[in-house]
Amino acid sequence: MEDVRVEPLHRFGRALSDPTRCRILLCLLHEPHYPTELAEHLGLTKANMSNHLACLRDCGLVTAVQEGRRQRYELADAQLAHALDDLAALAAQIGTNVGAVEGVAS
Amino acid sequence: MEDVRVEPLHRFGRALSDPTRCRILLCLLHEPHYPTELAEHLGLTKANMSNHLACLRDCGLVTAVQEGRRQRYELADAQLAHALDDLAALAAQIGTNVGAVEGVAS
DNA sequence: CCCATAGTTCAGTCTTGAATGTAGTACAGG
DNA sequence: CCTGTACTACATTCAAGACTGAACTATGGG
Repeated sequence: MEDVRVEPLHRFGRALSDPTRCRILLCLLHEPHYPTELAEHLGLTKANMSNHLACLRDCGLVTAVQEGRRQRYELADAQLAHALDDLAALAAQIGTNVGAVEGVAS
Repeated sequence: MEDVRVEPLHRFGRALSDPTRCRILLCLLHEPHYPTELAEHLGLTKANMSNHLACLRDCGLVTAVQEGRRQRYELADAQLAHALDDLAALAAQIGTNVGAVEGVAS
């Protein structure tokens, strides 16, 4: 009945719909990180970070790997790094157009 | 100070963070459409559709073209169609993993 | 000019979800 | 076993935004 692509796309969108989660993803783009580390780096409480990471896990964008008593978070898929990179580039490009519509003249 | 990619990525995410907007985008993926047409097809009120389209315009993903007394909506960028297609495919693939976490054995 | 159609804007309601503080679980060291 | 550390889960608060109905603007036709 409904396009099967809606649900996955929406899941993806939910992950990116919060600037904090975007920041987290961009951090994880380069290399895995630990929650505490991320929380300090982005200036969030651990609880808040945990919620966001849970959301990202839920959306399937990141996975948690047990490592002793620590929890290493990394992107769930290798293609994801490229996809996010491309997406950010495209979004930025479109953004310039959006921002430029008004008063570029001056 | 902050990664410049956060804002564009977040803007993109906001557009995809609502299932209704995902549906709209998927409709526009193939060809341009008119608000009333879209509203009927997706079972929404015109007001609601207008709001979502405004949001998508705001995020820079679609553009409106005046056409007599009608308003034709289409994707803002040709690359967007491919990007959304790829994204949906990747998200779906990840989704299967997510859903399959339990019984991977087969 | 008057009416119908196409679409947007606005005010109000209701839902979602982001942030916070407080437990609770798990593990490592003394 | 007890304590400290790392993280998660829960409950609450609060703001953002999704939806609705009604009014408004603009255009085309009789």
